[in-house]
Amino acid sequence: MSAKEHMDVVSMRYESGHKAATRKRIVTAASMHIRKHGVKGTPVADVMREAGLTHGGFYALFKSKEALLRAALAEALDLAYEGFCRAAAVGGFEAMVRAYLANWHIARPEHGCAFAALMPEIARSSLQTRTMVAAKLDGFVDLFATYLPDGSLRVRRRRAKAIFGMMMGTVQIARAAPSRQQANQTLADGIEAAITFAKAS
Amino acid sequence: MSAKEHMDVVSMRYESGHKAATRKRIVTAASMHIRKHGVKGTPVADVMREAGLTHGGFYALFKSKEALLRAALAEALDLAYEGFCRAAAVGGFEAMVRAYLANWHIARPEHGCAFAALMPEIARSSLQTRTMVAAKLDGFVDLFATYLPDGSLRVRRRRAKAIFGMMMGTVQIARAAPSRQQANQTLADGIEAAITFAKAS
DNA sequence: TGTACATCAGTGAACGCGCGTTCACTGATGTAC
DNA sequence: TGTACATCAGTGAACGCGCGTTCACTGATGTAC
Repeated sequence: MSAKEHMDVVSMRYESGHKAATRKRIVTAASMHIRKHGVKGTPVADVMREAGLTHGGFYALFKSKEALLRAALAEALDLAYEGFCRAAAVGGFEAMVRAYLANWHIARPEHGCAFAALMPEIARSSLQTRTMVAAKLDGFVDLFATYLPDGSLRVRRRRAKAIFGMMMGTVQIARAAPSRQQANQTLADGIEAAITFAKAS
Repeated sequence: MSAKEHMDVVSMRYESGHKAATRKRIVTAASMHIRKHGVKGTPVADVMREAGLTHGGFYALFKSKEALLRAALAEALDLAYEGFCRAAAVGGFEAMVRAYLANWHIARPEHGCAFAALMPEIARSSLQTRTMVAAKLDGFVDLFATYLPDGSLRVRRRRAKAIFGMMMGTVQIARAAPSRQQANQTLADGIEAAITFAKAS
């Protein structure tokens, strides 16, 4: 046992993994905050308060605000992907569409898709961030493509990307609607269009 | 002639409309800045500098930054609508699609569609702003619906909204792509999908 | 067992800077006579 | 014509606050003996 390992084990004053757990709590708070208020609308102090801490401790856990935001974006995208997988497992393509173009998704962006909440801000961010995001988006598209009828995988992926773009855009439009009723109509039209488009071509 | 009108005419030291022209220059600079950097990424001082002025004079022309941003958003949306109309006049539906899902649109957001650049931020803004935006969006959708084949106006408007949502989403996705090549592929797929979807259903 | 000491996650005050907003001033353009 | 004065678009310094980041400190938890 090296001197360092000895220290790690013997003089650990908190359960192992405590620091990692705190870090994760902060990342989760940030991932919700950016989806609700945007990346530019997310101060470190707000996130720390929502994680039950004060802002002073932040830099003991993260190199910078940037680092937190990258981790938060990645977590948000992973959660959205898992949600899609669950919906797909239960009811296939149509269930994914209905889960995405749903009222709760409009009303609670902090629990929703980070693409729908943040894509224009992502487009303005660093190549590093955009590369990470592109990989996650490919995951979404591949999942979608699995459920499209006929055509090569290549062709299905292209159609899947367009349909996902429509769903994302439709969620944004519904969120911007000045009334609940108009938002719901927009969602309903989007569901119908997505299902039609999936069969077409 | 009232005393006020007398003043207006006699003691005017600058050509009439000078103030309105300066105001418009600022609004135009702001409309480009918000599309390029986002509403939250737009400081008053930057806009004034880009309009060839210093920031001190701002509040002689605008009640608040908010007021400028609303005017800038409205101008940006009007310009985008005019662009659509021009494309439609020249080449109908397909020309609109190709003009929107074009490389210049990805590369120069400051001259592009404010919906594609700002929809998530719009969704987070006041009811007043969202009501104004909804009216402009209806204009877009009506124009689109004109060019869709068969179906009642009502049905065509619904499809038009979904297709516009797809185009907007696709522009955002293309802008976020980590390489020019991937962006172009996304655009090409979007064009094909939009044209296919317009014929379908 | 009890007392002194070590560790370290988290605290809260402080620093510096950006930015929205205000305001006293300038200087270019005109009028008064 | 020239000289004094008025107007007002635009200037630039300043104020106050929010926010990213730093840092000396606290206090809870453990060890040493």
